[in-house]
Amino acid sequence: MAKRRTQLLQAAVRVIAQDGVRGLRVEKLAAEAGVSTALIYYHFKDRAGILHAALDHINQRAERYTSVPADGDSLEQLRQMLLLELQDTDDVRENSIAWGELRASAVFTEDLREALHATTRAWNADVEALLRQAGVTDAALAAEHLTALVEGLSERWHSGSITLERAREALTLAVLVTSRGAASS
Amino acid sequence: MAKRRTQLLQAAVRVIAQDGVRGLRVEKLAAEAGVSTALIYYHFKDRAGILHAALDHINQRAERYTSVPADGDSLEQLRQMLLLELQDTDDVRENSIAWGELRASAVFTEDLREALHATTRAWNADVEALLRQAGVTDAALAAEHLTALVEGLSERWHSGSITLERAREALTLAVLVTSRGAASS
DNA sequence: TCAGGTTGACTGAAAATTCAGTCAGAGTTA
DNA sequence: TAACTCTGACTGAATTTTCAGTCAACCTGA
Repeated sequence: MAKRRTQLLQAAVRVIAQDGVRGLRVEKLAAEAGVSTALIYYHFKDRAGILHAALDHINQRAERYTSVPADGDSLEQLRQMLLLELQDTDDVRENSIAWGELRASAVFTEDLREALHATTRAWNADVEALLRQAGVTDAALAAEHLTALVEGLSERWHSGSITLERAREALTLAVLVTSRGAASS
Repeated sequence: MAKRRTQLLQAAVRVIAQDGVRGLRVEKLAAEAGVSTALIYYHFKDRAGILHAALDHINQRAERYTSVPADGDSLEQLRQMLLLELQDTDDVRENSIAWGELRASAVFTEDLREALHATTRAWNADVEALLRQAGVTDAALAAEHLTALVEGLSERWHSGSITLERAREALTLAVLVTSRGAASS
């Protein structure tokens, strides 16, 4: 059984994925975790403290999805790795929405940025490595392109401006085209 | 002197760019516009009405700098059109942040989606037309790719994960590579 | 004088935060 | 080992704060 604090953070991520950062209500979080509101304040200083801890937690969780079995074709590996972010399972959707919220919150909250930036950089580095392995020139820029695209497509998916299938197609095409175009420069 | 309603909408965009859609407080909007809160309700039905009107206003403003003089090279035209979204001027920054907020809010708020979709669709269509003109096959998908990328890069810019210059480079490369790659399919 | 604009003061509801305790278990000591 | 006390985890019920939204009265120009 996870420590209570961890349970609360997990519940917080669930609530954030459902109502957003601004929509997080302490009472709802308490209900989600099956505890009293007062307990929340026993474990966290205040609502802002919950949010901060929860966003850190999201940031940490985000790193997990990145791993894909290495095989010969590094482009195919890259494609699969990125497509993992565009799946309609509870886990991925929850995480992806929460990540979008983290990104959006960082626009207004200075003190979230550093952690976010670190995670983003790590993700970029992973993608860059695969691109370089595939012989793409300017792999760093192409990596930034692809990861930013995943974020953009995810947000559109969650806001209903694009279907999941179409987002996946767009991403697939992007991987193809990015590597092909950049390799021939 | 602009009409009061317009002043209020401009103030709303400023506040949204500073605190986000979900952080918009009627009282703060009133202060920003230098009027009483009661006046807000004279001009708008309720908070949702303000938001809705502000969205329309943002959409209109966006169209102003979406248009670029047509010249022979449709790809160059496309590049310039998209780069207009990545500029560090008050107008563009405000608008871009507000747009990101609307996108993020629409994840949780059903009733913002329709207008958002319409604008997104129109934008996609513009980009698609230029791509088709440049001989790109599957222009629709490529358009979705590029516009989603602009949104992703913008959000990263505003959250400080990428510099404006780098975002512009990534976008330029993307336009180049997308057209080249897709045209040769 | 009257209609469109405007305001200060207010309300009610929703949320955050605090408070005064309960309870179970872990030491401690005689 | 029985009686004790101490503490961390936890709760129900206030209390306080924050907001959207209302209203009656006041301006001001036509």
